[in-house]
Amino acid sequence: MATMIDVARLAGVSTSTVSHVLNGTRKVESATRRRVEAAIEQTGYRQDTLARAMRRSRSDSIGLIVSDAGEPAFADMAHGVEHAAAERGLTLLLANSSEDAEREGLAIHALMNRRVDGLILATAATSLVDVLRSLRDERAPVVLLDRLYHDLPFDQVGADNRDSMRSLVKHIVGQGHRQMTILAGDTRVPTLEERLEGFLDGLRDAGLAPSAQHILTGQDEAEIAAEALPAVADRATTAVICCSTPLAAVGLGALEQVGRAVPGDVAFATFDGFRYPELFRPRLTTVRQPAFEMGVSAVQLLVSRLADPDSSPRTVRLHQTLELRESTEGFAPRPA
Amino acid sequence: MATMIDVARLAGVSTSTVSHVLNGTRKVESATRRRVEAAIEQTGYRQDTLARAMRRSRSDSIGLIVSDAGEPAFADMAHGVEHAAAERGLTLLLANSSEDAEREGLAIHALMNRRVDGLILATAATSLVDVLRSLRDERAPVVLLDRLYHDLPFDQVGADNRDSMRSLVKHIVGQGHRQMTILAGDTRVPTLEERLEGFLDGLRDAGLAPSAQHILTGQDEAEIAAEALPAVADRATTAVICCSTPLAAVGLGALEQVGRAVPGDVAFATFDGFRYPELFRPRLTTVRQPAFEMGVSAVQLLVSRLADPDSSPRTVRLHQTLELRESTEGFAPRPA
DNA sequence: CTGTTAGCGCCTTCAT
DNA sequence: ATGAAGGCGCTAACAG
Repeated sequence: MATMIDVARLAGVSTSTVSHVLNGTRKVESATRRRVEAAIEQTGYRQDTLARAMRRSRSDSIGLIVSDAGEPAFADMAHGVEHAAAERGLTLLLANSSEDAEREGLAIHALMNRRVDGLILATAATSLVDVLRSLRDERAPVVLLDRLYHDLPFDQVGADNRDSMRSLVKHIVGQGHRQMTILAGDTRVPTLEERLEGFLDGLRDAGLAPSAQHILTGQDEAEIAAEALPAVADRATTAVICCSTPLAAVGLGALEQVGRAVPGDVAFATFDGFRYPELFRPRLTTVRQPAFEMGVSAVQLLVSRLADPDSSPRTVRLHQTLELRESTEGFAPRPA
Repeated sequence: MATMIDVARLAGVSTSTVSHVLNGTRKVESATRRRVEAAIEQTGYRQDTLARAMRRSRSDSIGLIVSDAGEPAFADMAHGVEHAAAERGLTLLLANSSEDAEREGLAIHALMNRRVDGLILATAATSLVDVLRSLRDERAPVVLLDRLYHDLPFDQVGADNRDSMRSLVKHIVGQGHRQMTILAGDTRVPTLEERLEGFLDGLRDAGLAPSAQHILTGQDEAEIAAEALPAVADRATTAVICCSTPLAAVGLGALEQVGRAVPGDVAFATFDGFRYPELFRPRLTTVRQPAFEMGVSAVQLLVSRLADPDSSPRTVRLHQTLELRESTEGFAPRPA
């Protein structure tokens, strides 16, 4: 591997000139510049990012940690982050936490130790709060993505989960439904907790009692799947809401098993949705996160924090769109 | 940020002792070790991965580049790579090429410059051959994943695409089908080319003429979607095969549009499949890659090459399983 | 068993 | 407009 010294020698200049040519960081006569460029070409020299990062103690790279980059919503966020990062000449280091606090901690350290300039973090479900707190003390700025913690002093970007769910409930109630089953999932995940809150808001708006609804929470998906069977089999339930894509899979599976059709027997709505949603029959009413934009926004927050480390943390909530489709249409429950 | 010098000073030892305690790289008396460990604890010292990598000129990290980590097959491969890497104490840097040769080149350089010990690469569709060739000259070992180039001297791991497709065709022909439509896609992608070859093998086995089949190839998905309409509308076509998940979406969409039902009117089979396959009706016959294992295998190849840089390159083909489901069952085309 | 020392490749202040 | 030189934080000879 050629080094700057080789280039300098070949061009008959000092390494500092080479450096300045490389970085455009001070004026160098065009004749010498050309000699240097020729030498670079000839030696096949490439900057050593590591040495550069070490010397400057910044790396022009950022880290992104998500629980599962294969999940559609996260995949889109990752694309957004990549896009925005590339636009600014930042390289992206991506790590999966697999929804596991320990692996998340490892990933955080691995990236921090690699001197990323900043970190975008969609925390794992059980993210240890002290891990987050310890992050606060690091030099690298952190942006929380999707999973937001109000009480932590970070920049954050997420969706308006609570409001969206409230609108969704309004829509469903407007169709005449009075008893629903909601697969709310692991409410330690802030996103899911917000959605559940929105559901309760919606009930309140409509004057419905939470106790009359099947509200399924829990950390274990298998458990929820088990509880879902009697819940959706309950003939009083005329609508099913699922708060994430994996939960939608559980919900649809349960409906299938108990032999109730969507939307003939029950209405169905979900958050986030599937890849290739056009292939689903019936088409599913979905609250869709602006996932790509969330990723872009996270990079923006990160970059402005880099520029101004001491401004107070900002939280950005992006609007989700309620996409109404067949699965909640054309169904009128018998009046109770 | 505390440095080794701080730790050494506090423990009353030299930095080299600290280093050796940290890395277990030579014997140090347990009394001093304890002092050092206490000092580390007290200062909150953490190794600087960059400086370490620079000095050792290796980083205990590997890079993975895929075209789209959100695509189910790649997501699983990435998990496999992560898993196997973590097991060996390697950290993983992941980059997406978005199926774009230029971004792929950037990603390769970014990772190489970060001194990854090796690179696992699922090339972009249009991967520039000279980029690959230039890789050969680098110091870092490269393993090609999923998209294989026989004529390049790299370790490679992929699936037995050709044989699997051949078996699939045999199965379909065995059901009585004589005329098929195949969405083969961008045959510049080696994986897709292999699948098309396997299709032709299967035709040969069955004594069927390629000219009697609708074989749809091309780089532009929209174009294939357009061509698919008349092809699947052709009443002679009694079976549709799709060579990737995105193509399956196209194929199913086309069938929907022309109003032919699966498997009532036509049989349907795909490669790779969807997330949550249990939600599809009918259930789809699928050739499934052992994607996770492919990822694991790639890391194994990489690690053995690290250990023995001069052994000759190996190619590993993993067996795909043909998962037969309703979409190709219970259908008997009218004899021609 | 432990310390001293010379860089890894680069950027950047200080001279000139 | 260009050079010289120090040092980022760490490891690995080489000494003792």
